[in-house]
Amino acid sequence: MTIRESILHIYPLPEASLRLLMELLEPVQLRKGYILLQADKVEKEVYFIEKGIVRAYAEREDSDITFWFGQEGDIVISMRSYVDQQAGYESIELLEDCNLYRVHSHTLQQLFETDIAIANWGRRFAEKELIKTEERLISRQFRTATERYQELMQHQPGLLQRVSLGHIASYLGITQVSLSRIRADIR
Amino acid sequence: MTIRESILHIYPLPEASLRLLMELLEPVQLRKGYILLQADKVEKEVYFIEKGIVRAYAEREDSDITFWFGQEGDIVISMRSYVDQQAGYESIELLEDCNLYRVHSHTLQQLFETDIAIANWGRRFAEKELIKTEERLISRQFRTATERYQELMQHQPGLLQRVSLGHIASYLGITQVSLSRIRADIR
DNA sequence: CGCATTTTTTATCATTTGTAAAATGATATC
DNA sequence: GATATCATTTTACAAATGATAAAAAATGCG
Repeated sequence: MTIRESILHIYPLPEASLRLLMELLEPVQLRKGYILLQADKVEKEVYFIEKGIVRAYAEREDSDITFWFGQEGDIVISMRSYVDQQAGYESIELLEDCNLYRVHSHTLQQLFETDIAIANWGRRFAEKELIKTEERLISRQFRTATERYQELMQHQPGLLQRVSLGHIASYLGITQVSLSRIRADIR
Repeated sequence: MTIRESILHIYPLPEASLRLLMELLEPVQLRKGYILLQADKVEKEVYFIEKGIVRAYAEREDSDITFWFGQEGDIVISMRSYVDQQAGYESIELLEDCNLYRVHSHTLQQLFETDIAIANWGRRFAEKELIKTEERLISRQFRTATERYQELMQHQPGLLQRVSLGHIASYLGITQVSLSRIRADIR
């Protein structure tokens, strides 16, 4: 999926608006392990993923939990920085070498205020993420850990190949030991 | 908080846009127990809560889980209907007699396409809800049920007075029995 | 008030999940 | 090939939570 396609996949933009948005994007290549955004900082950049996979995680004392994976076509953002100019709760780590496109959050905000199609594109982006997050919250409660794992295998089989089971376990809301037990039981 | 204030609280609108939006709103009074929106239907209405409290819940076989409470100033919406014209996952039940304002989702969508301030208002609304939902997902994982309950008591003490503990327990992701134990331990 | 209904608490037992530590497996580097 | 490092699985035990049933308390209503 090209960047162009992934932008249009969120919300259809007229050619002029699309061009406005795409002109802002600067390509960046970064290596696996790089920390793209840091929690507790007001992050001013937004990234589009062309190639690679990243995780968003929140830290606490010794452990961290992964609550989002970003892949080709996804947008990486420090939500609280982007919305409220406040330090965010998430850090972003590259789990593979990545080809990204970067845009200053401020520049994007300016487009939102001047181009109505892009404002609606930004609206739709947030709405879609919201639906996905709510569904995960609900799934946590209705389904057992085993069911959630099987669901993930069905819907995102590629993820299992690209991401360590420790991160997957955290994403599913269980420990790695627990996930290992589940995998043994299913077998 | 008036409807006017709660709209502006989400995102500042110029007077003209605010008027456009408010003119669409029709007041409705409904009684406790009324089911405002139904899961598995494409719901065409959006509601603003002026007075009262509601819950969003998802059903499954015998049980249901509450994953959102709406109070004065909040907006009630079937997210998937609103975004994708698809049947939603949530039903909405009034937990008190409510004063609401209703607007057709379609009418609102038209405003989004013609008034850039309102489009950005809609964007900000979704973004704020997204942040709240992500934070809850993270909190589920980091904090024990006891901590989550104490957090809720601190941040939303009013909720405990207005909503049954069964719904609260479900919202916290535990059973009512479990919540009752927690309350006994804290005492 | 008195009865019926709903909500909340208490008790018991089964199950799930977490914690900690060790064992195994995989991969990279010298 | 030996060693170091990291990921995964396994084991044993402890703690948290769920399921169920029943009692107690609170609420609503004629």
